[in-house]
Amino acid sequence: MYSQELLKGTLQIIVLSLLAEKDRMYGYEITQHVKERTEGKIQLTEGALYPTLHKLEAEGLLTTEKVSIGKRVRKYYRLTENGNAQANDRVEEFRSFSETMNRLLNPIMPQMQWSW
Amino acid sequence: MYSQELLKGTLQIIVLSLLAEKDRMYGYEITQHVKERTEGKIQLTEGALYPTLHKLEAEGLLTTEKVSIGKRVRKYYRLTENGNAQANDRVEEFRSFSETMNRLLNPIMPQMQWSW
DNA sequence: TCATATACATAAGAAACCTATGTATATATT
DNA sequence: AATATATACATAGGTTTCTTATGTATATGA
Repeated sequence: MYSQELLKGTLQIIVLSLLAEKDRMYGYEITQHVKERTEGKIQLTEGALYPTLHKLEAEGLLTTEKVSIGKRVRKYYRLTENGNAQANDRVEEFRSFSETMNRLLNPIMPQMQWSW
Repeated sequence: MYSQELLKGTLQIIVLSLLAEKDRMYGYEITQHVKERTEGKIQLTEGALYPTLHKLEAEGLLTTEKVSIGKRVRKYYRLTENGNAQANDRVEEFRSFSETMNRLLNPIMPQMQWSW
């Protein structure tokens, strides 16, 4: 697990990015997905995730649809058009930021590169 | 300039990393250094930097020495032994974190690699 | 039956930041 | 000589974003 400070500011990006990839997801699914894909290195807390989802919805980046699973109601989130645009922008910003940081943190080292 | 949220949690790392590289630095020097080396993409605010320096000193990661420049007093910061160890750990942690994030944000893309 | 997993939500508090403000000296420009 | 800008420190008030704790409820596995 990474120190919590590093996570700050990345939660919205993670949500937007996952939804850009997978048509629709619900909150709990997002936490599990992130946990699995990062081998437990990043674990979202519900206390942080749900308010974030509500906020992104309020900002018009996400829409919701409720689906009944037995007696339980699951709340699916989906990107709006605006949300999709934001997803791309934010992911790109994070990439640029992490490159800049890595250069700053050790200029002696070779630069990070994408091996396309 | 990157959105402020991204910067959160990276300020301490930046300070520790720069001091691991350059024997001693003073606050204002750090702001200028970061600005130049990131081409203005990261600009530390004094309201964030000075309290952070004080905190790191209080935690025993930094020591200070005051140097008179004319009538002005400049406050130089230097890593303690503990501070040096922390610097390495935190920089490594950030590298690992940014790699994990970049993988998470787009698993279709090739992995980021260091070209040693 | 009892623990764990699934699934949502909110409230209280902490941490880290930004903006604004204050003080003071040094240098460059007009 | 006056004024603006750069250098150099510092703190207070407010905001954002997170963690921890708590609450509710259904489903499943041992």
